[in-house]
Amino acid sequence: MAGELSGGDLSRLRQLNALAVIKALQGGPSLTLTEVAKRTGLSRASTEDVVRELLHKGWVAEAGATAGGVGRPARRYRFRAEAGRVLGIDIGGHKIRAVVADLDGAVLHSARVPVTPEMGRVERLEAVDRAAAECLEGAGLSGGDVWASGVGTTGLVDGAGRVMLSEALPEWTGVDLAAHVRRMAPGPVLVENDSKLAALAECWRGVARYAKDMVFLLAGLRTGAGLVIDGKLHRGFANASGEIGALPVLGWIRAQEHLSAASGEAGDVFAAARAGDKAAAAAVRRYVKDLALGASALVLALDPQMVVIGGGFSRSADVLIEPLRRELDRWCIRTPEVRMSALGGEGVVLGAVRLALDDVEERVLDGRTPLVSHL
Amino acid sequence: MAGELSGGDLSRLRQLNALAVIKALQGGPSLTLTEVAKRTGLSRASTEDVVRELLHKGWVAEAGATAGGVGRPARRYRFRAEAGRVLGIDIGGHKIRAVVADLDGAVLHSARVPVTPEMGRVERLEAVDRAAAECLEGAGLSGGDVWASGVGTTGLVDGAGRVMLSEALPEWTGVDLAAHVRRMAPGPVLVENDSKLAALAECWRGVARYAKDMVFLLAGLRTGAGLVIDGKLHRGFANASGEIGALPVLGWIRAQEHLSAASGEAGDVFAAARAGDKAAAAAVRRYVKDLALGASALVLALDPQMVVIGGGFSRSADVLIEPLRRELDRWCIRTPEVRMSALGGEGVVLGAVRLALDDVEERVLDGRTPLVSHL
DNA sequence: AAGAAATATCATGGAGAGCATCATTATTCG
DNA sequence: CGAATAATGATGCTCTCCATGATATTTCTT
Repeated sequence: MAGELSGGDLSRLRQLNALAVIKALQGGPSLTLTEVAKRTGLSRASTEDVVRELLHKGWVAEAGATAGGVGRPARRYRFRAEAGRVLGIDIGGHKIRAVVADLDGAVLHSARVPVTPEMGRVERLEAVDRAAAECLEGAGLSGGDVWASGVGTTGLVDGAGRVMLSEALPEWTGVDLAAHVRRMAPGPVLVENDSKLAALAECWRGVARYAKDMVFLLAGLRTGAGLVIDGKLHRGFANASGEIGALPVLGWIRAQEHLSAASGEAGDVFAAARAGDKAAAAAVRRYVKDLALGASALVLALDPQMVVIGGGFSRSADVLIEPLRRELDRWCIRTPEVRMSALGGEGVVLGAVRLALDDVEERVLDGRTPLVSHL
Repeated sequence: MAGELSGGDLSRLRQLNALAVIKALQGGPSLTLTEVAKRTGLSRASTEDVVRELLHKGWVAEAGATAGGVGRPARRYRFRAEAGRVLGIDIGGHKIRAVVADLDGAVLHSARVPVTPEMGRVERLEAVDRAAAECLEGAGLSGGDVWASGVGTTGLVDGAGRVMLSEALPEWTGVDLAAHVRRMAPGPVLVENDSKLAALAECWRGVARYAKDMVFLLAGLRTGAGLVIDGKLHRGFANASGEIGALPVLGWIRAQEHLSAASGEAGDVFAAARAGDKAAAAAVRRYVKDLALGASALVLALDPQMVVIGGGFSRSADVLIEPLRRELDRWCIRTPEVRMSALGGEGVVLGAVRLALDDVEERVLDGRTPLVSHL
């Protein structure tokens, strides 16, 4: 009804300041009150007030004092990352990966269940359940302890967590993943396309940590993209952003074929090219040309600060990155920094964790906090 | 030093609420205190307090009471759009257009000076001066009265307001537009590429008013694009977003040639096609095919809610829009709504006004308000 | 025309949040 | 052991918002 024009109550101010304190404490080492005050811009007195409240509510804990230094030693406080847990799941063609993480995003336990692309829907969902269950058990949790879950999957995902279209896994189209995962972990479940999550992960923990605008390229058996714009994951109106591969002239459809034509297994081609095999080198060259065409379209459209290459082929950085840079140079007005992902196979699942954490943080900010004094 | 984690002082809360009140009043008709209170979510008492302060500072004025209705008639308040002025300038190849607008963005006076693409740098800058001067004079203002200026120009613009590269106007490359305009209007000067500004205008006053993600296509003698993502103009890392035309396979480079090959003047081709000329119709078809290729790349990359066509050719909507829709359908996963701009030649200059107003609003929000009681 | 009803404005007091200031406390240094 | 240093705790002030009730101004009803 009222368009929520911001502003509001005094308690809102306290919420904002409490969140600022949490942000100051999160991730980093334990801090003294004076340090927190300096970082948040609050006065020392107010900081003390806020921290006391957060302490009471269980968001913050006292950490051991550090010796040394003159004067009365300060109490140190840290974010209680262990106050809550989130679940991250990556559903791929060949493996299901699940992790439990704390509120800092530190992985507490992880599980991995191999699957095959040919598996049917039911079988695959069972594998998801197994991975998640193993992971929760390993961390000593039940589903109810999970504050939010993030799920990454191939294919287009709608806003409600249903898979709308998956080319790689035909049986997968139409699965209501959110509903399925919610049966195990009753909290909010956020489902997202895997390329998008990998992009998110790179901006959080990967090589794009300080980039506000970034294009992530999934280079592997499938080719895809994820976009981070202005520090936020860009989904698009129907969650179909980054699907530049659908345009034939941009080459992503045929890109992978160059490699499989040269050899049975894609990975082998890179090895052969590295070893000096002429035919393999030519195949890689053709692959990179096609990959770069679509990438250039994205770069020209968005002018990002950085392009990050992930996916299975990112292991072959040595034969990929330089040719790719050259090809981008050929088409782009300003060639952005090109870097290889260092997250390996963990990118998607980390992005899923980040997605879940974003949801938690948003709810904290709105005051709809699930936490009521855990002490 | 401190990373500004938000939150802060009590006065900040007041600022937020004052801004909410201003937003509630802006644009719309005059409101009573109770109505403002309802819209902002504040209590009536606080609203009264805030409005009194804004009244004193000159942001708000009392409007005539409306008769009718039972009970004591309420005082009505309105946003004092006349409290400040902004200047908007559109520097095109064939015309310079300048407008003075109030804080609501209502155009108070406008001026138009014809130029030619062949004109040299000095001559063109003189024309800019003339347009701006005429406009200011017509509105009875001096440059010092202008709170901020927005300038739109062809070519790439750097962050400081210098033209970095203009293909259409070779002499234009390297001009420091911000510095030049500042000599006349000493306030902040924001310079931006014209396609981007046209996009901004469409989201503000045009057909994309309710779209958060939008792609604007400049279809005319030049072909270009402007992107609005998440309600904000997307500039890119080096202000070079939307330059998808640089990729030859996407056809924007050759798009216009189909038309000029068919006839001397581009406008005539559309007329001829409309009249049933086979050759002209074929030329238009080829043009639309090329235009749609680049547009599809943008749509697939971003998945916007809407595509808006502007520029000179948008007058020929009847022969353009349906074929374009069909072509987009051919390539896109989800074809967005396609609409023609209704702003005509005013798009860029309106976008320039919006740019200036954004700057003003940002400064208001930060409390660095230039206004100190104008009563 | 007088009272009732409706609606707006004005005034008072209270609660929450933040801040400045100063006394107190716990350390280390000399 | 005293001086210097730095954190903590307590007090009182101001600012902002809000609830409540008194007062003012208008229309409607009888």
